[in-house]
Amino acid sequence: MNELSSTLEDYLEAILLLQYEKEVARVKDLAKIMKVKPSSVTAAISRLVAANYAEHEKYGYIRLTANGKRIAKKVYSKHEILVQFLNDLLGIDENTAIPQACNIEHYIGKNTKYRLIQLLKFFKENPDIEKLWRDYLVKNNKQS
Amino acid sequence: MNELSSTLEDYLEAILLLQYEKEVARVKDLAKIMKVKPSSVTAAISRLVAANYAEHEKYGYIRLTANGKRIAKKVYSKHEILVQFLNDLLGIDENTAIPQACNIEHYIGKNTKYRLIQLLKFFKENPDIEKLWRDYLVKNNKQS
DNA sequence: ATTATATTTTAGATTGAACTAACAAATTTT
DNA sequence: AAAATTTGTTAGTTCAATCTAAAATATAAT
Repeated sequence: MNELSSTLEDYLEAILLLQYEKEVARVKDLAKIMKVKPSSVTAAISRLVAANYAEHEKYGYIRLTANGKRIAKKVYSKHEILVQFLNDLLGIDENTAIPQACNIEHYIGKNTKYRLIQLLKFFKENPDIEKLWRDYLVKNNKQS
Repeated sequence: MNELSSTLEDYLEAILLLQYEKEVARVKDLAKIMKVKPSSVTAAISRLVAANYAEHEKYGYIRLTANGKRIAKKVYSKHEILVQFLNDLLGIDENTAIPQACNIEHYIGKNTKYRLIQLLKFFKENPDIEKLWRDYLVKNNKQS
């Protein structure tokens, strides 16, 4: 049904976030978020439109289709749990964790995501264990 | 210094493994491992040679340079710890874990790798906790 | 309502990574 | 050693994803 490149998944995600903020996305905003030139956005969006993940009125707004939104949410939820995992559990600082999550999010399966959630919950529900882990991490900490 | 595409990193890794097995890699073997046509291998290798990661005698053997080997080992070590993490700790079956690791390995940082190792060690050194975690995982298991 | 500015699109170029088809070299078989 | 087979390379194509420069449209300012 799909097989969307990770680049296009990133665009979907960015549109989703813009849609949350301001109901609608524009080429300019996407260019900024994606760190590409506006002409690259136009090209990418037209691919999304062709595959029915987005709608685009010329010179105007960009919106996700239901299908696009569904995918965007999936990817974004992976993003979020990866950031939590890297940041909260492994203690990787956000500036490092976020870009890594942005890449990895395209490659973990549903089950992996689910089990990462379990792992986070496991520590949350066992604060004593979490403390042990945190101390363990600090004790052997070589920074990098 | 570098900035190697994840595709080229995959080639380096494949060459490394072949080199371990049989001292030397060939186009045919790489094509098989990478699941591409031989002509694609030739093209990829020539990029690696141009960037000084590999050596290639025409119609003959392919070897990594010291530099290539260094990178290949780095990537492969990430691969290994990711498989361990996914498989041993999250309980994702190997057939699922390996392809995911193959993708993710290109995107985790040194520090993330290090902390994943710590996490695995933490569980190994605390078998009681590991058991708790394993039970927790089983208890809430919905397969997928 | 003109003019100026900002935004978007189009056209054309480049690069990485794959493909097919045709050719060349190496190896194996007879 | 000649023929057949396997392996590797070259040439040319395709596609995604970027870019620059130029043209088109929208929006804002005077």
